[in-house]
Amino acid sequence: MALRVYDVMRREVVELRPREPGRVGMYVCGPTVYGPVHIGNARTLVWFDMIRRYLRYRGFDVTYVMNYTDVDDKIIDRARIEGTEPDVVAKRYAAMFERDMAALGAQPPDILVRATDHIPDMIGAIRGLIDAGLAYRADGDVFFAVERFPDYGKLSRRSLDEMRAGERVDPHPGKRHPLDFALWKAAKPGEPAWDSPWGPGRPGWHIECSVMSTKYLGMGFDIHGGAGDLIFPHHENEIAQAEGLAGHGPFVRYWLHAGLVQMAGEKMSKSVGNIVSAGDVVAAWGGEVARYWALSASYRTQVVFSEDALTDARAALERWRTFAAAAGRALGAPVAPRPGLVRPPGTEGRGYPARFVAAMDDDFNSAGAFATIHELVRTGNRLLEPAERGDATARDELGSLADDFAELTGLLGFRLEAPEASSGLVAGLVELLLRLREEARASRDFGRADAIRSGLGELGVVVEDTPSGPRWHLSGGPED
RNA sequence: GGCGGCGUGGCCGAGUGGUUCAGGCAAGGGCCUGCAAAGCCCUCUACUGCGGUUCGAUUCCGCACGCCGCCUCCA
Repeated sequence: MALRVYDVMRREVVELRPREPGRVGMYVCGPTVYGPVHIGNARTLVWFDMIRRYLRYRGFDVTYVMNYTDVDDKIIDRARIEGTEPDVVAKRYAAMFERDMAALGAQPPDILVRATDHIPDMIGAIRGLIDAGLAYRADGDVFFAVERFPDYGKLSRRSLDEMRAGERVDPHPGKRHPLDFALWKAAKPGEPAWDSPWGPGRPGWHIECSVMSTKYLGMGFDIHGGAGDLIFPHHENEIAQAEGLAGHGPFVRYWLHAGLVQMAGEKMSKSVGNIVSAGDVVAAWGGEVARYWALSASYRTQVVFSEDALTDARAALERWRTFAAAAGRALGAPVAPRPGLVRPPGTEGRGYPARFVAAMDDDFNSAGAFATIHELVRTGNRLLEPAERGDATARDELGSLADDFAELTGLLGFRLEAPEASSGLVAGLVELLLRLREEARASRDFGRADAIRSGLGELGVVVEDTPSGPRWHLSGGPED
């Protein structure tokens, strides 16, 4: 069974057939580093991290390129507000982004590219577009002439005429067509600027992605990703630039777009004032809960961000954690997610991993994949008791399930670590209290025993009584 | 107005032309437990509406209604 993806250009699910068998080049539009990334942005990038991991798991040699837009009007504005330089702003928020993404379990891209490191490449591309008659100068600006690129609109499926009908006010004075977009922007005084044949200035937003993606992956690379709101105009413009410059297509073989995050049924936007930063979510819920939330629905669906959704995610994740701990005890060896596995070809036929793969092969159907793990966990939980009792068959089956569990949860990028006691002192005090509680229980002083248990509970220590004595652990994540 | 997506049981969210079932959360009952917790078992008669195709549609087609996104910087 082949891996199938929904290609936005074709608007259908198609088999992924890379340009070069076994190798996948993917480029994903990263953040503009002018402020903390919000949870929607983070969800998209967590998802592409997941897609990259899954492609690796399926044996593809993946090269994952992501960019930072580190020169941009918003960065300049931000620097002005803070009374500092744009590059200081860009570096600070890039570092914050990397911290947030690490907390969310996203691995760094293989190649991280910054717009400011590629100005000469962009200037070269712009010059080429002018030479090809696809761009023109207007004072110190350079614009792409959309009317000169016949395929303009093919990704977003709209024609220039249609767009003209819905056109809004305020066309830029130098533009020949309202939808012409800037390749190069003349610098105003005090703005960061690079020398160019058209005078000092900076590149437009769209050109960086065309130039950097093809520089590192070549024309006609496999997967280009981003969130759905980039389809128009950003990705449309990337196509126009890259294919216009090359004189042929395709720029990209498969276009993948993530659904946008909604806040309580409405769009998350600055104007509505309902932006939630990824850092805040990580701080409040923990990165792993946020990752579960992000990945538990298909990347293409619009998801609603809410407390309830995060609460559900935390509960589900807790179930996995509990199983990992219990299976580890029953087997006498830790059960922990194992990242970085590659599933050899021909092993798709059996068991839970097979069902997992079948789901993920269908355009990364993570909901189906997660359901498979939940079913594995239930099966495993049923085996716990007989395995602990010494039933060899149950033990073997449980061991096999635990292996699968470790493989799949590792693939998903989870760690499932129980929170550790902050010190040996804490652990010692808890143990001491539990011994006192056992004495109380032995003398049937349940009032005292329950008081100790509930008191510990309020401090975040969960106590469970088992046939083999009490067991304790710290409660899940933040906000517990 | 143009383009696109979606409407599944209390909530979230997969999936399928027909005989058993997604999964999670929540709720109720049971087992276990001194009581809990965790876990397990059971229950909670789902597919927006109306037509059409079909032996049979939640699943295909049409229409209607509703919701959402993009069309301007936007992840």
